[in-house]
Amino acid sequence: MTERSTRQKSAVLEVLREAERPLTPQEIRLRAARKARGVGIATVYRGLRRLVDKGEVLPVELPGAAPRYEVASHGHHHHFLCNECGRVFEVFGCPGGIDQLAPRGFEVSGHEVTLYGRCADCAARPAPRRGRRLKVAS
Amino acid sequence: MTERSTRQKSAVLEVLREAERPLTPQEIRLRAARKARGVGIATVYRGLRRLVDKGEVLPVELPGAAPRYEVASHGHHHHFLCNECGRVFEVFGCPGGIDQLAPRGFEVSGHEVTLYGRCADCAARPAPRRGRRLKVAS
DNA sequence: ATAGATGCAAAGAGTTTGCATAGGT
DNA sequence: ACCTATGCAAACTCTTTGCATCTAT
Repeated sequence: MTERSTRQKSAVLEVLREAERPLTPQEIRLRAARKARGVGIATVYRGLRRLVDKGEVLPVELPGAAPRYEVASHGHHHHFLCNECGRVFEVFGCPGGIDQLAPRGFEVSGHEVTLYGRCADCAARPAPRRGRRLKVAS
Repeated sequence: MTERSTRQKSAVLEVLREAERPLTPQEIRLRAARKARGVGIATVYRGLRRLVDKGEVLPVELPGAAPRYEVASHGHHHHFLCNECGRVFEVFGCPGGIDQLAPRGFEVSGHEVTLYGRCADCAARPAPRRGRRLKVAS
């Protein structure tokens, strides 16, 4: 009846609290496994769903990228996807007037903005070595 | 050696040219099957990839939704995803200054804006009947 | 001791690929 | 006739689910 506290569940939330950027389920499993031995991927997904339902965690769904998760205490913000290393970063600030772009008669309830490019780390590396390229932005 | 013209490939492009909104691969297959009998889903995916490579078609990748495809002649625009009927619409216009939101040191190469809410059709229906709800916007 | 949580493996959904065959050129 | 494109089914990836077992309460 009541929700139980387990080391796996605690580990998942702890990982997200300590994360410096939104993480994928696999990344979460890897980091959680270091805290509590044997955290299965199914448990990560179940834990994430419960945390999202409780509003403690938000899914970060980006165009053309696997969903990531972050704790829900960062206020309204958007995301930057690095085409070179695939990491996602938070972007604070939000251009005004976005919701007014909808055609007349449409009711806007929210919006998502995603920037693409190279993160500071990758941009600092002069020659982006030729190789497999990540998904390219529109 | 040369690319051949087949009725399936023509049907896929024709469907997208006539589409009033971005379509999913399954929607494309359904519509193409009416034009040329027996268009397999694999052929749709292969045709789409070639069209995207040639730049004739653009993938429309939305947060938390399956990718859709549209012909690449509509200029820079964004999209609106109806939470009620699940259809995607084009939104013209683009708020300025979006690219300036990135943290210093980040190189922005593109951006994507997605609006969520109810489309004009669904908003016109007064009582959104209670039932399964589509993915909710952030 | 009871009943919720976990882990594994199987099941699904969406997309890609291998291979024999159909069909442009 | 040659060789690309197709269709089917198998393979893959990501996520969810069934079930026996573990474990917090």
